[in-house]
Amino acid sequence: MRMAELSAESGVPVATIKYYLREGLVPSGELTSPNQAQYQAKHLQRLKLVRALLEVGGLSIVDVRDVVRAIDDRAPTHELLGVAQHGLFVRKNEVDEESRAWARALIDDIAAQRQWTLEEGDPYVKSLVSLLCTFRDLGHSHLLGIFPHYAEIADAVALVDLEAIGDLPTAEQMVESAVVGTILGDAVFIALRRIAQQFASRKMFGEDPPAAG
Amino acid sequence: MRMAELSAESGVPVATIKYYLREGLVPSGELTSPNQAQYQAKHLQRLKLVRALLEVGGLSIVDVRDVVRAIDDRAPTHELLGVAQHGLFVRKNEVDEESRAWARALIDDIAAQRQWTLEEGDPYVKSLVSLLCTFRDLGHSHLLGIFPHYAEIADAVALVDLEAIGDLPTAEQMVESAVVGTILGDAVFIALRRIAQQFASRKMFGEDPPAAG
DNA sequence: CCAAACGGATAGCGTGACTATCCGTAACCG
DNA sequence: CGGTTACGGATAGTCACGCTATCCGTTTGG
Repeated sequence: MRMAELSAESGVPVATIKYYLREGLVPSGELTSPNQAQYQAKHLQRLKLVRALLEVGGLSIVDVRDVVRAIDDRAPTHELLGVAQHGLFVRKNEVDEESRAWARALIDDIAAQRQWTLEEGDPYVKSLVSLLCTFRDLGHSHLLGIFPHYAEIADAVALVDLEAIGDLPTAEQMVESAVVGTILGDAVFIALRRIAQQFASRKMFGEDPPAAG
Repeated sequence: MRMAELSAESGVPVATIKYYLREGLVPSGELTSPNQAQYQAKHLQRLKLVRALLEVGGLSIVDVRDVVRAIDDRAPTHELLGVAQHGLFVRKNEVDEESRAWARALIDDIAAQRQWTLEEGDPYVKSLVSLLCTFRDLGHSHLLGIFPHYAEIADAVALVDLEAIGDLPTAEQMVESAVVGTILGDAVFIALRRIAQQFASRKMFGEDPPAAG
C-alpha cells in the first residue's frame, strides 16, 4: 500500500498523514527506495486508531503519541491510560490545603467502602480532589452524596470491562482493546447516561422535565 | 462589587472577565454611571460556573454560552444538555447507510431491553451510532457486548442523578444542579471508573496487569 | 483636585492541528 | 525511452480558539 491508498482507505488527507508520521503517531512505512515506501494493514489500523483517539477521545497530538508508544511498548494499561480525556481533568491544582484535606477524606471514605487501596499520587485521585472542591466551590455540595453510588457503579463497570478483554488471545490485542474500550467507552457511557437521564426524567416529571441530572 | 473584586474573588483576570461579558457568558453588571457598574454575588457564581464548564467540562466558549442562556431561560434540562463534552462525540457523520442501520439495530435492541423510547433525531443516539461504527471499524467488535451492561448501569446512574436533584426547592437550583451534576459528574464518573479498573485489574492480574479496560 | 480604577472597544498573541508548496527522485504508460 | 504523475521529506503558512494588552474618555475617592 502506498501513501495515496492509505489516505483513500482512511479518509485522512495525505498532508495530515505526513504530519502524523513526523509526530510519531504512525510508524514509517518500509522504504523500498530512498524516497519510496510501502505501508501495510497495520499502518491503516494505527491511523484509524489515531483518528479515533483524536476525534472521539478528544486527546491532543502529544497524548496520542504517548498512548501509541505505550501500546508499542506493551506497557501496563493503567500506566498507558494515565492520560487525560481532553480537558475533563483539572490541570492546575489551585485548591488550598483545607479543601484538599476535606476532599481527600471523602475520597478515602469511598475507597474504604469499596475496599480500594489508592496509590499515592494517582492522577485520578488528584483529579477527584479538584473535582470535589469544584462542586463545593460552586455551592452544589448536596450533589456530593451521589459519589459513593457512582463508585459502586464504577466497580460494576470495571468488572464488565475486564471480562470483555480478559479472554483475548494476545497481549497486543488486550492492550489495544483496553485503550479503545476505555477512551471510546467513556464516550459511549456518557451518551447512554444522557439517554437514561432523559428517560428517567420523562418518567418522573412527565413530558417536559425541569431537570435531568 | 466592582470588577477588581470580582476578579480577585474568582481568580479570573479582569481582561478575561471582560471577554466573557462580551461573549455573553456572564451578564453585565448594573450600571451606576455610563462607565461604572456594580456586580453581585450572582455574577461571581456565574463566573465560577463558566470557569468550571470551560476547564473541567472542556466545553468551548460557544457551548458555555448556549448552556448559560438555557439556564437563564429555564429550558428543559435535556435540551440544555444537548451540548458535546469537549470532543467526546463525533461531529461529522461519515458512516455509510449499511453501518448506520447495523448500529441503529444494536441501539434499538438495547433500548428495548431498557424500555427506553428513543426520540427521533436525538443527538446522543446519533453519537452512539458513530461510536459503534468506530468500534467496528477499528476491529474491536468483541467489545460491543459490554454496551447492554453499560446501558443497565447508565439507568442506575440516572436514577441516582434524579434523586439528587429532585428535592431541590427552586427550579433555578434544579436546573443549575442538573448542569453541574451532569457535566462535572461525567468527569467524576470517568475518574472513578479508572480507579475501579486499576483495582479490578490488580485483583485479576496481580500487581502488574497487562490490561485494564 | 488629581491619581487610580473603571467600562468599553480594538488589536494582538500563543498554541495546536493541520495544510500548502517545493524539491529531487522513482514509478508507471505508451 | 520520454513524459507525466506520484512519491517521501522538509519547510513555511493558515486558521480557529481562548485569551491578553493597550488605549480612551470618564468617574471615583482620598
